[in-house]
Amino acid sequence: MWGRLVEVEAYMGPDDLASHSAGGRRSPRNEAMYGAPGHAYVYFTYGMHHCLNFVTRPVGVPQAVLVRALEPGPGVGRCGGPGLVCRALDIDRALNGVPLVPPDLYVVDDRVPKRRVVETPRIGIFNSGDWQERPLRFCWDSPHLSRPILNKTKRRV
DNA sequence: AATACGATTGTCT
DNA sequence: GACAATCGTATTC
Repeated sequence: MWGRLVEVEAYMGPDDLASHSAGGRRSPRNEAMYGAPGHAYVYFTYGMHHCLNFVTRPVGVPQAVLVRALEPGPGVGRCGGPGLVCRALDIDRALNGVPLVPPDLYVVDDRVPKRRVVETPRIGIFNSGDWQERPLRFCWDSPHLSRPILNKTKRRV
């Protein structure tokens, strides 16, 4: 079961006003963000959706990457948007804090052709000052993004 | 204890 | 584009 990862967002830690770890906030919910890199941070939101993040920085540095869209693949249907990704992969908080790196949960696909990476502002971010405009959403040009790319923000990396 | 809101999504206009 | 659904967290009293 796999699907190619085509859309993510970066959450940059205490300085990032849009992050769950903004201001160094720490609680049972976001504790996994402070844990070891390569582990999952899974949280529940809006009373109905789970969202999956990769913890990306050493212990104590609460940065993470939110998985927003996969292309359909074997055992994975359409799933644009972080809530739908978790539904498609049957991910819930039971996976919060589990290691993601070696197991079957993902593989590095080195057959990927060179593709354009597009940056846009993150989705669903408000009241976060200039952090809501910063280009921290990263997409491959794919018909399976959670939202189409706006030409305005299109940019090569 | 009570309240307000959210790293969303589906439906309706 | 606007809004309801739905409930765990965080915040406040």
